[in-house]
Amino acid sequence: MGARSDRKSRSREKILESAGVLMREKGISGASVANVMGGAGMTVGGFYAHFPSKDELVAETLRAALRESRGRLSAAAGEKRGADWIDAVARSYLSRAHRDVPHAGCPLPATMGELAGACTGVREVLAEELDSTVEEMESRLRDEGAEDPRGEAMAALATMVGGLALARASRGTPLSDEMLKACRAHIARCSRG
Amino acid sequence: MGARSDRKSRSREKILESAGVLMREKGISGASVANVMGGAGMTVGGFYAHFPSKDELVAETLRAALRESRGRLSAAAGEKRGADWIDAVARSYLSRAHRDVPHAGCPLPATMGELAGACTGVREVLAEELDSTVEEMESRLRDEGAEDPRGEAMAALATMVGGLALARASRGTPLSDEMLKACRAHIARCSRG
DNA sequence: TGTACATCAGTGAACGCGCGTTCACTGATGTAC
DNA sequence: TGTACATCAGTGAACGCGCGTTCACTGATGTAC
Repeated sequence: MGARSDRKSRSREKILESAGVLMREKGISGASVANVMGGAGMTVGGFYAHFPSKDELVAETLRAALRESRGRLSAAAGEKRGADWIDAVARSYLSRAHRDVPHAGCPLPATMGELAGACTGVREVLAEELDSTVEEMESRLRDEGAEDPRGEAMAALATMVGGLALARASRGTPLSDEMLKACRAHIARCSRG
Repeated sequence: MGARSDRKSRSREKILESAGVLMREKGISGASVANVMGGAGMTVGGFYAHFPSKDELVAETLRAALRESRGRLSAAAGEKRGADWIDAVARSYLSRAHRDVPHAGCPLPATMGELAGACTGVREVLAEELDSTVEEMESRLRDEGAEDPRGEAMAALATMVGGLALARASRGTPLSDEMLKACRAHIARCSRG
């Protein structure tokens, strides 16, 4: 440890950050090692001093991105709970900003399809982080006499992820805005009993 | 037109069928021209006698698959309408069978992420067919005094597509079955006012 | 009916390209004396 | 403090591979006389 390893760990951070941006924008296959390294201001060859394989990079990037995204569940909605909280989360997640600027948002809409066929390590990360996110949501929904807060947390997550992915796929047509709005309204309506 | 063009159009059908299977199983990039042709019992070179490009194949395959999937919305639920109908659709769409055997199901969960970055022709097909599907669902939900049948149709679609994609991505963990069940229950609950 | 030629669906090898990965090398930083 | 050597982060060219696409060719089917 010294200036040398400081520099190295800063490089590693930049690689992870670049991979995070590209994976959220273009999915796993869109985040090629060469593009990721280019985004971090370096050339391909240096990659393997930081990660043993692309799969490891994908796993670590996915973990970080899902944790950031989970962090935003609290940040966006402050101290709210129950229906107020899920309304605020849905408004933020299903916003035009999140649809149009994927690189700072949730990694799921862009990667979901590829994740079903990803390697074991990546799928384990997904399962773990998804589980934590569901638990976080569940605990925010629990104390309001909701019948099945865990189930409602999962359904809200599915609606948000599916709705945003469909809105992105149909961007440029009237359906896109309509999809965002309909999912927001649905979550608001259903969260009030 | 005789035996020659009969044979050719039969080949074309086989190519579309093979592409349909591969796209539903592995997405757009998983359905390479060589694999598609192999699945149709032919070799790569013959492809361009049937389609001008892979993009055209993807567009046509997506259109066919989305229409088949829309057809199943009626088939699975018979003459039901309103809440009964959407319950039956959700039970079928969010089933373990649909999760585990993608090749005969809806193309959206596997392709959604890639569609956001697909070429114009493909995205136009998606928008058109998605619109028709929403209209079909809307008309089944309309006559029961529902407040916003179109919005609820869109939200149900987002929940089903998102829920199935997440269930596939987490397959092999307890979360996967739980996700299917939670989304089914959510749709059933919300469709009853 | 039989022969000669035209058509064309499908083959298989090749193209240029981007992928993940490897490796000999460079040059700046750190250590020993 | 100064010099000689070791370490190591990052470079850039190369690898084998699969991709979408092209093309000269084959052999079976259809047409003309």
